[in-house]
Amino acid sequence: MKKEISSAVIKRLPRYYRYLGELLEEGVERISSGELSEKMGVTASQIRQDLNNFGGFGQQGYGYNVNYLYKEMSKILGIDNNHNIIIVGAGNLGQAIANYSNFAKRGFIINAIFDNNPDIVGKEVGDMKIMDTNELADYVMNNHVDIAALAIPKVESTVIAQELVSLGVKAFWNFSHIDLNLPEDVVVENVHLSESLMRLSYNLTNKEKTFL
Amino acid sequence: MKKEISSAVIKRLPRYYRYLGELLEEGVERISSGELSEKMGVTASQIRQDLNNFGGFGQQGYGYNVNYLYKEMSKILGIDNNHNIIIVGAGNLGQAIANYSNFAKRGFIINAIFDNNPDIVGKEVGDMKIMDTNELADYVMNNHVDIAALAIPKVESTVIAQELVSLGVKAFWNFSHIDLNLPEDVVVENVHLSESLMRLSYNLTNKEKTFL
DNA sequence: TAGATTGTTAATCGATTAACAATC
DNA sequence: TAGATTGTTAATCGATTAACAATC
Repeated sequence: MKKEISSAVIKRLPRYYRYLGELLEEGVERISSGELSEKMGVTASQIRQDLNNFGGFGQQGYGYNVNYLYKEMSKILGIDNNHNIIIVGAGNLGQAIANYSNFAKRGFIINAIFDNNPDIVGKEVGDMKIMDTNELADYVMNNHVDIAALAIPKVESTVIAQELVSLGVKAFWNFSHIDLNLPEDVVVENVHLSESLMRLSYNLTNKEKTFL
Repeated sequence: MKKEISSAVIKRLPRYYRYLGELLEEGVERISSGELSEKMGVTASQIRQDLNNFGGFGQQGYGYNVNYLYKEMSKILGIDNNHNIIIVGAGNLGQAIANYSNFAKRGFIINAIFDNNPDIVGKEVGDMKIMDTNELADYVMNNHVDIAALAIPKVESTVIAQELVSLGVKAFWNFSHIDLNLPEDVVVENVHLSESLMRLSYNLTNKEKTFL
């Protein structure tokens, strides 16, 4: 049985992936943990420890092959396969997500977007037509949905999330300012923008203490 | 001299604030660390430790006064004063941020939005007209800007951030997929949506291991 | 006063860093 | 082979939890 990977490690993985992607674009073939640590501002020890949770990707005396490590990392992250996403809520944020074409490059395919406002149902967003939220259940039953992005007010998202779980959806990208309380086999990733902004405010307000 | 507050603690503060706000709305007057811990799914010990970094807000035998703690928390977070924000980039994401009226409730006032695309400069977003990015420096010199939100491609954000720093901007809300490398007295809060999505992908792909 | 619950110290647990033998 | 750098164990550091005296 595999030992559990700590969430501290998991949080760092996408950043490794991003740096490896940049190195690849620059045509860098190999990199040592020491060089990468300098670039990323972390310790070489941490990089080696983190990677070795998933296997030995390097070679003594050589370092890591960038292309190989990049590909392995994409497998670890599960982005070597496509993910089908639907968006619930076609307000500004929902539309922004829908239009963000970079996700598709990473295999995140946005297939449908829903809203309960009759004024916008039927409108085009990217290459999709906004569907009515009352078609949501039907859609989920007839199409494979890996991830549901919730870009709706918190009162609605509790109900919608429950419904989607009962229809078999196993992963939520939650932009609502609420902690979804879902069964433990359901995965939730929160993007709480207002909390992010408060952290910024805290750091801005209190930094003087550190620098005086 | 005050002891440094760990970033683990700081990350939790906005969530406390959110729960306290909800309690306040429900009309709850007092709460013990034990009750709150149950609601939030953390230990009571952690709550007391976290709060006591900033002072003794409770009372033995009674618990915490919700209204008082909520207000104190807003001071700690620095949201008892308004913050003036500008947004650079009026694409979907920039417009979504601009239109998100909830921020104003917390004292985050969005004053201006800029873009370098002549097709959209002059258009209305909320109650603002999109300004040309070549007016940005002028604007910052003549108006007080606390926070700049960067909703532009990564190649642009490096340059723009440097410029804004030289004009005195001290805080960035960075939506670009890049690590801004700014002087250490400048505060950066990153919102890396694609990394968030990769973490979701990781957890979705690997959860079976945990639940089998 | 007695009961409840904080504030805070001490104990535990986990994550990060350092060190170095293995090895390419 | 000699030099470099990994993979991994051990040491340190920090964060979380437990415990309890202080006190409302």
